[in-house]
Amino acid sequence: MSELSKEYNFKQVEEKWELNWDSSIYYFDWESKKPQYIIDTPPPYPTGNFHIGNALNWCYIDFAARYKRMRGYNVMFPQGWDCHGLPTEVKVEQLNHITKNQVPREEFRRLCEKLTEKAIDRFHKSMGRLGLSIDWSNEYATMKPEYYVKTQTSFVRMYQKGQIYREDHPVNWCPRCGTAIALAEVEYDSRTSTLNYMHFCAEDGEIEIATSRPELLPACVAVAVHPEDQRYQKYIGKAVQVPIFNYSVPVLADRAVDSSFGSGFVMICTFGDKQDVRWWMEHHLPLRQAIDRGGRMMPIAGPYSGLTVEETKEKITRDLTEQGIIFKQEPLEQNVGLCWRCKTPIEILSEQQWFVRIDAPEIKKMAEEIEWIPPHMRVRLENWADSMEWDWCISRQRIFATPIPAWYCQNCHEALVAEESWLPLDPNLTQPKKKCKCGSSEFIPEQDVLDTWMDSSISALAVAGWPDRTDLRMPTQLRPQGHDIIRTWAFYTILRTGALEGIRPWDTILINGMALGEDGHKMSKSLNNFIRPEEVFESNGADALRQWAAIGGSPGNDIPFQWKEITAASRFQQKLWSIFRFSLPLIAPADAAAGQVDRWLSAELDQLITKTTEAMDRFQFDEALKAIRAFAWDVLADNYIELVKARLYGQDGAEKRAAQDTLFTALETLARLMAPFTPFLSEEIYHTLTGQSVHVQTWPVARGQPMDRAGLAIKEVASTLRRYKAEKGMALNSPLPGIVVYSDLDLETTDLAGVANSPVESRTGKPSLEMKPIAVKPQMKIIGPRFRDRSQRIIMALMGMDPADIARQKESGSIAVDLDGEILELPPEAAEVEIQTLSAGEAVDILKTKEATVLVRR
RNA sequence: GGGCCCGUGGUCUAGCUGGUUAUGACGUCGCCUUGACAUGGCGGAGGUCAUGCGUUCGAAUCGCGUCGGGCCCA
Repeated sequence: MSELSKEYNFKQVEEKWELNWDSSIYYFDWESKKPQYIIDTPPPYPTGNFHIGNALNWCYIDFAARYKRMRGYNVMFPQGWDCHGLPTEVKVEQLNHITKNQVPREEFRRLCEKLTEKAIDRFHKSMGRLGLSIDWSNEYATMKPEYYVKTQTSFVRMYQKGQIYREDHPVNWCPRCGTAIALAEVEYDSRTSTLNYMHFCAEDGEIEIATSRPELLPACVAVAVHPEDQRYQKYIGKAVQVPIFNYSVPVLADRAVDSSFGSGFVMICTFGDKQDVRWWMEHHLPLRQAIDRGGRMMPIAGPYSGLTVEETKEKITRDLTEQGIIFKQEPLEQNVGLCWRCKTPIEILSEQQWFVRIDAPEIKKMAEEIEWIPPHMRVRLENWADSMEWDWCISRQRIFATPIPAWYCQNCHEALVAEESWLPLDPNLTQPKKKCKCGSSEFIPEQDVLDTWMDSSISALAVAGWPDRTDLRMPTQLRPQGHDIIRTWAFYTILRTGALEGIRPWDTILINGMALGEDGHKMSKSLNNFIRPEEVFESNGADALRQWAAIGGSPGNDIPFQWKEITAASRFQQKLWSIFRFSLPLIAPADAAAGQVDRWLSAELDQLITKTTEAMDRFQFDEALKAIRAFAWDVLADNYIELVKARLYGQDGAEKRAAQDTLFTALETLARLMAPFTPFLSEEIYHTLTGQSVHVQTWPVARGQPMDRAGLAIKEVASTLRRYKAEKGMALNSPLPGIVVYSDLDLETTDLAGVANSPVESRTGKPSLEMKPIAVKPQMKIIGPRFRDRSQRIIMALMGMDPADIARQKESGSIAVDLDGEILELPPEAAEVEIQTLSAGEAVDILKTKEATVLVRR
């Protein structure tokens, strides 16, 4: 009757469903009356391939999306693409053997778009194969005008509100990329450099300055000491001469100077590091810019003008040493700021740039309104907010990005920011539709573009219908993302949503860990621990990979990729398939009175539903899937099915139909519970059973079946008998001469007789055997809270008493304990008594379970 | 240097609003060809829960310190 293959053919099943599924069932319904559940999916950067880390992240999202959908929410699981960025520009240059300045801006942009579209296609393929329930009706790409008009609108609105401004300000600058970068784009690496000690001439004598950057000598605007440094009191407020360049600078006192570092004298330049910027602002020092945008020395550097920073460092060090100005050198361990894209040491330059104002307290306040999973991740955001030293620089000197909709008047140099109705636009292709305040209509377009995070930090707003919909669906419900981008994406999104709409972007943020390689290190090609999702699709299938994502660890922790978890997942799928294959010809929904064992299974199923639901609500996917596996394997397969086989194979009748119905319900429910985790296998099972798709079904609800103690007792007797046979070296189906089960629960015998393949007699009461109490087990949970510091002595006393005596006292309702003359009354549950049952000369073996005593004839 | 996280049988991992036999997976050993499944069944071995001190009647779980690892930042 059954046409099912013996082995679960994951490939055939998964490819079939991927092809046949109607993806419109995942569309968000803007008109729906159901409660909304909008997910602010991270728009990935479409370059390279969809990797295991993406897979982990997207599995979490899909588990949540599918679960919420089944729970009756109107779910939006959108997919965006964060297209803009330098890596694509670099790739385009490499592939076409050009540099971006050799072709017109528009042409270069088109090449980038084409490359990005190809990458998006690759991602589509992997995501489809992974079985993600993405709502493709809500797809967006930040490089398209439909999206970047939103970015530009957000820019204009924030500018009008004074939250964006343009200013001459120190910025982190990558000389190689030729662009400003944000604080978040700076990474640090420890390097060994040289600390140079040099003489500066003062009015009365010489002072010693220690610096690791002698090439910044022409940018020196002051020197500083600690106000309490006894050595140098007399110099404070005086002037000293900068060697070679021969101009004088003041000696300042500042508590931030570390007297123990170098000579205790520090040179302040514009700008060597962030501390220089702080001093420069605090003491209102002049600006002496010595390094240009390309990392070369400017005319102010005199003889070194035109040289690179490195060349200058070398040459000036030699010159200073020859002139005896540098008199000592020592190695110095220091951390250098690098461009996170190209690892070039960054410089701090003063530039006219656009900035977004950062209101750290406001961001922290909003972060508190959001539920963080796990909660401690919020601290990372707060620490980051507290460490912001200047505003967010959003100008980038690139091409493939959202254009800044602004021009500068040729006459009065005033900036003119576009009006909202003009958008989208590229100022390089469009002229303003009005004149400058000064009356001029001659404009120079802004060539700088926006930081990519300006695009992606409005993702929550964009998917919620901003700015066009009158019914803006904010806040969204869920932001899933990795902990590595809390300081960027999460931070900026909270900032921008707050600035634009005064609201938190999401109700909940679910932080996932990184996917690690099998060796426990971050997955990377260079470490050779790199696994592509496609490898797993081929070898074990998407459902297996999804199970790994769910069960590899609890959300928030880093999850190592483990082939053994993939194997375990496949085995579970095979097990379930075997259960299904066995059941299919034997089951059917029916209305028949359930037996004890059926009721027990129903109660177990109820408990599973409750537990899984509760775990899913907390995003504890590992707990949920573990519970499902344990039920399917241990409860259903190893116990229930074994118990009811006799009925299923037997004569038609109420008993048989009850088992058929119970098994049907169990399978149907399991398929629904597993649908978020293993959408393919669940669909195959559910669809075969009912002819419908599991993915439009509701989440199971517990039916309120109380635990059937008799059924549970039967299951325990059955597994005890199984163990008994195994220990005797008997085959599990070999018959025993006779079994008598004693229990107060009046146990049914059909299933036991079937599973044991032996005659079974059920009796109430206790067998006439010797029952000997042999040990006392004090129950700490009862004793501890009640007797506190006397617990230890009570335990000792209980252990010292006769178990038989305690058993008798338990019967009478309380246990009296003698504590050195003081008599304490304990409740009967304060101690358990272990009973050994002896067969008084009879030819039987005795097996004890919690609720029954089993006599097996030998 | 700071913040956050982690350290659990051979490997990975759960538990961590304190309650005494510590979860699961993989591996390992022994037995079992039972009519869904040998990708199975039964059973076993294997852990001072990094470490020290403390709080407590009681600590894997709470506090402090130490050692080791990771992430983020300076």
